[in-house]
Amino acid sequence: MDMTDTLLEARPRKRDATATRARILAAAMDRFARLGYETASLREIAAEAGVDVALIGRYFGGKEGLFTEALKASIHPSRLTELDRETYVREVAEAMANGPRDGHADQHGFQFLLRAATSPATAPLLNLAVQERFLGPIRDWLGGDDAEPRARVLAGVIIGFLVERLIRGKALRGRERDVFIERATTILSALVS
Amino acid sequence: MDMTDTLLEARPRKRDATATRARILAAAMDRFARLGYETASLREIAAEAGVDVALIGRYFGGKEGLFTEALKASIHPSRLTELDRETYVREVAEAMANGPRDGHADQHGFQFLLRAATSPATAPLLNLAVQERFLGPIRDWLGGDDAEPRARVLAGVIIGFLVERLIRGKALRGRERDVFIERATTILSALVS
DNA sequence: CCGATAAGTCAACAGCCATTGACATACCGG
DNA sequence: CCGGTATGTCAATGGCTGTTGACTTATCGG
Repeated sequence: MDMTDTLLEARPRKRDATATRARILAAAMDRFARLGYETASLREIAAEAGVDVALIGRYFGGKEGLFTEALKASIHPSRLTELDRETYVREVAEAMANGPRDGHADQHGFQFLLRAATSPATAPLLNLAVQERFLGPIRDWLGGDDAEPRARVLAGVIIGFLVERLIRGKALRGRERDVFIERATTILSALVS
Repeated sequence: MDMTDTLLEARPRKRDATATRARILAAAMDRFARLGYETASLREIAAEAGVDVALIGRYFGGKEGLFTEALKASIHPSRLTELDRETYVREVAEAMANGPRDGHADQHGFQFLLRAATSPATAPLLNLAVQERFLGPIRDWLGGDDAEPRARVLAGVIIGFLVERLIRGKALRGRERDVFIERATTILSALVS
């Protein structure tokens, strides 16, 4: 991304607090989402950001502070709920047919959420964020009677597909992909109506 | 469980390889399911088993060996697939409406699976076990054309319901329960036909 | 009953981790 | 241009981790 890094490694970057803070946060969002809270190390994150470890302590207080901030930044109120239901369903179904590594930033947020949910150190931090930025929007988006339990079921199924994809590891192809998408779409359509 | 431990802590246990091996495995299944691969430490597991850490190395080769064995022991082939489809669907739907503590040992095994899936160190180990003991049986049980992708979707949905129940924490009641079961039944019926 | 061997114990190792405090230096307002 | 302060650097610390090897001791067959 930044030519300064790759080409002129030697020359130090210009000093800019907000910029390096952003660098750190970006690196953290990436590593935390892919590796989980415990496996991602501050040293790696700092290295990826091209920054000294100590600065993380300065700007975010510590690992937990960095994580909570990265969490909030990752689960922005879902862009998806701006879509109409049909395209939403289709997008999700296709995303789930892909491999865990490819895809848009949405997946990124979902993975982050999932990883956070299954780590004992971060689970306590999560409940609030999920309610506010995930379950809430879905519920409002669904609307109508019984929005609450319906949102729960939908959220659960989405997470289920997410886990399935995580286990599967690779993208689906050809006929398998088609059948998967078709059936998943059917399910999701039923859930949002 | 074993009175010898609590009452007569001082007196060493009688030497019995297979018994201590089992103790270690049981403790490992518990800690790994609750804490995940990285957070659970061999020292804690050994302590819970009332055993020296070094024995884990002797009996299981190392942490990874212990984990794979605990994984296999946790995911037993699903009993559910012995049922005909109609009762299967109803049973699953009702089980998912209950709280996470009400059910059988399913939950424990599932937590194990979820934790394993979301840890990068163990995800590779998981694919095989899941194929063998979860996806495989479901696929065979479904049969017919496109059994593979259909099994994947079904597995995704089931996992999703499990996650939802896990997050929800408590059993559903009254109208919410009815709505949930009705919708879940519809979805599952569509998936198995 | 004795001794070989399995079972359990202990301590040390090297590696990684997050965190912290003291230090150096670039920057920018006066 | 100068000096104070925000920014970045460095090194050390203490703690925890999984693993290993040498050690002791119980057990049980001959």
